Amino acid sequence: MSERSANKEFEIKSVTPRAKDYAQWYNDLVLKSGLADYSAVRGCMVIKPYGYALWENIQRQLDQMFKETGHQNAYFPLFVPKSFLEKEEGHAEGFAKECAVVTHYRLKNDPQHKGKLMVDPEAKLEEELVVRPTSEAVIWNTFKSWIRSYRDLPLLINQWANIVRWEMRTRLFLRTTEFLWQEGHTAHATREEAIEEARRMLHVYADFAEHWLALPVLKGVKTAAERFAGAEDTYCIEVLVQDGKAIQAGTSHFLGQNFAKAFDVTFTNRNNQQEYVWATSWGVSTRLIGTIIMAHGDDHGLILPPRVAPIQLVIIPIARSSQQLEQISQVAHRLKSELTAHQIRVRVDDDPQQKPGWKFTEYELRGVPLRIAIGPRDLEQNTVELARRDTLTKEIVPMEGLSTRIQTLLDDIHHNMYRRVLQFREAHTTYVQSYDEFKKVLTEKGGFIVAHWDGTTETELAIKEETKATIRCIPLDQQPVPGKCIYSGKPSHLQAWFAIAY
RNA sequence: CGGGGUGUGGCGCAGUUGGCUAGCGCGCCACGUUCGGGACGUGGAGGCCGGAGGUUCGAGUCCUCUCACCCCGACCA
Repeated sequence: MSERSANKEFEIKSVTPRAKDYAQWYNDLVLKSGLADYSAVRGCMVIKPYGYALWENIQRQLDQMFKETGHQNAYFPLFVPKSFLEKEEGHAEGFAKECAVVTHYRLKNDPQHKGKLMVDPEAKLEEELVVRPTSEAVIWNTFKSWIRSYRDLPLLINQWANIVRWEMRTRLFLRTTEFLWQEGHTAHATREEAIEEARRMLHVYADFAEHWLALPVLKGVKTAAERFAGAEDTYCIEVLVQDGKAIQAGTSHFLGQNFAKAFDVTFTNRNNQQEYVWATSWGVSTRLIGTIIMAHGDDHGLILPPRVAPIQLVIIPIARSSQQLEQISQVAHRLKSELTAHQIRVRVDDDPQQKPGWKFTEYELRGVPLRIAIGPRDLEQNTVELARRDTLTKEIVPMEGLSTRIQTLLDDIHHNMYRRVLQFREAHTTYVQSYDEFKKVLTEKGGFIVAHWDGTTETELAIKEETKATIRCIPLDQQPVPGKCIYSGKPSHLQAWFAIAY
């Protein structure tokens, strides 16, 4: 290879390898695959059509699952009066530091600088409005007027919305100042029913992650230190990604009666007595996209889970002449209609401007699960070249029966991706008996570290302080095992799952 | 908020101790040849060098101030 083409190769295939710089690899994938871009506003991103199509697929399926579990969509205001946010103490304290605040409602021409605008000091709001960092406050203020009797319960509401949290440090999809999410808010007559709801939705998230995103998740409950501000219990799904860090991909909270009390939401029970209602809230966000990228991607680019991939199959014609291209394109489009009829999302890329090789690399970068190439040889033999993104393998297959083969293959890819992430997690989950071992595994291997913990926040924070690792959760299905806390040596029956977290 | 970077056509960069008309690669436009793993030729278009002020005969380059973004850490989904 000449020096020139070697340089060219370096420039074009410029996804930074994971081993070299994982953070840069992640950014390269987001930007170069066309999922999203930085915006003119610090910490805020532009979700590009390809990324938004992915989000829409996630949204569509989750929305269906929420409806199947009896929830209805509604929409609440972006602005939260400051006094509402103050009502639940823990909640207020937890979110205070990261709120954007609206203080004025008007601009005017700046008399000092022609053509410039300034905040009109006469248009100051009586009460500041907080841009929602989450909607418990507005929603519970509303629920107060919706709930009178036990007959109004359970109240099962979801909203799809954007929210703003003024984080110090942001990362595309993983932590942006503004992000898109869904937040479920429910009210129940009994404690048991609310807990059941919080757990049910956690399982909905876990099922969704596994069956649609090919992500094995760890389901568990958060410790007091990691709990949502205002919750009695926070459940979570955690995913271990390729750099050995854990990422919280979804949460579900049992809120007890905290919000009912703060907003005075009571109902008349069957015995004609007034009671406070019991609450839950639960959410997943565009962070799921970041999780998909980090869990599945490789040094060639994204690998999108087939069931949510905006394009499941790309067809690339290969032709020597424009007549031939036309001929092959016809075959490609005919194949596309056939596959589309089977609910497969197909794109034919017959753009004559780009050569096939360019397209191959491009769709690999964009993580399209399957690729078909059709060339003159295929035309003669009635075959296609079928390549899969997850394994980077390809084979020549007959045109006959392609739709069945592809449906099967998309399922195979899904399962293979799931298995890979699960195997990675299993290979990076270490049970330790001592704090020395804990520290050694953390620095040398990473991943989940399972260890006995005495259940105190002091121990948890001390470990965090010394190692940066936090307790991601106590798994829900864990059997109590007697042991000793690795840090304090006190008796412990709990094994906590630790990791460095995103 | 601390530490480190970077700002020069759409993208990635070069531009020396100040000096002529600011370059290169990719991309873009036109035409032609190509097409089974990021093709090539020819001809084009595209820049108040992040901003303001200063030094100078002369500033992308030197000085002062400023703004923005990125990365690393502290806070967090």
